[in-house]
Amino acid sequence: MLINEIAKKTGISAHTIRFYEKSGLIEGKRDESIKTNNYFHYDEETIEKLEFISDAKSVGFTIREIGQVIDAWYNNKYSKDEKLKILDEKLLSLKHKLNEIKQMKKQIEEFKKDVLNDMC
Amino acid sequence: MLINEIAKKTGISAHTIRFYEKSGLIEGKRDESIKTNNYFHYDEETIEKLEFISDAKSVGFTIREIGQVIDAWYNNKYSKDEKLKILDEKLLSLKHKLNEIKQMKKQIEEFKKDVLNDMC
DNA sequence: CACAACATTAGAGTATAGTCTATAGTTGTT
DNA sequence: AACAACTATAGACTATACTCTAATGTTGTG
Repeated sequence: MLINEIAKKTGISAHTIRFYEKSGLIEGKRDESIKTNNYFHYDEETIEKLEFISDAKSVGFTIREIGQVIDAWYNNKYSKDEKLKILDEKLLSLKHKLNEIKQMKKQIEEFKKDVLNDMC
Repeated sequence: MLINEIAKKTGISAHTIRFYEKSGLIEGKRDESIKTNNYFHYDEETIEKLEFISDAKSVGFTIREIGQVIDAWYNNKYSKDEKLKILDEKLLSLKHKLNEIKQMKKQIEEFKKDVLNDMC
């Protein structure tokens, strides 16, 4: 699959996909048998990764953090223990985010009450 | 309270406080009776606002969004209906964030299972 | 009254995460 | 062969949210 095809399938622009590749989040492969060009080819796993990147960005993870999680899951850059450590860190940070959001919900609900009661 | 005092109390640097002031999130008042300087004075409400800004940034709200909420709560820039609309929008976006985070937690827990079972 | 510590403004610089442009080469269709 | 459509790379540009610097003026303490 060439870049425009994966771009269409994921809804992420080719430019951004190249940016993610430069950032080390994904990796296209070159077909050694083709010598006339050096086009990158992407597989199904890259689609999974790109979908994960979109989701992870939504929850506020940075490119660096997303890279860590991808490396912890798809690569052999880390030992088993290191992988688990990274994933546990991310789970903890998600728990914190969850609490912060619940708190913020409460606070905005309070604001709403005040508006309804003409208190501000 | 002058800028360095409120900076200490909130843990937000004077530079950043000035940036928030320029961005329209907070507003210091000048003491008209003092003509030798034009120092800004900040009150307790500004501390509240700055604490809200910190919390709101943590949950991923932008400066613009935070400004809307502050205006919806402290100011009379908007009508009652407009205020409620803004606050409801933010509540909805918080609900979305909550769901996204729960989904991400599940996914990372799956990743963890795979690592534990040497599936990757 | 010297002088450190504080205040203001304008504007420059940084980090993150894209987004776009220019240049040059490749592929597929007519 | 012509040519539109695709690909790669380097590097410029943008937006957001700070963060810092420089210049200049003010306040408070020994």
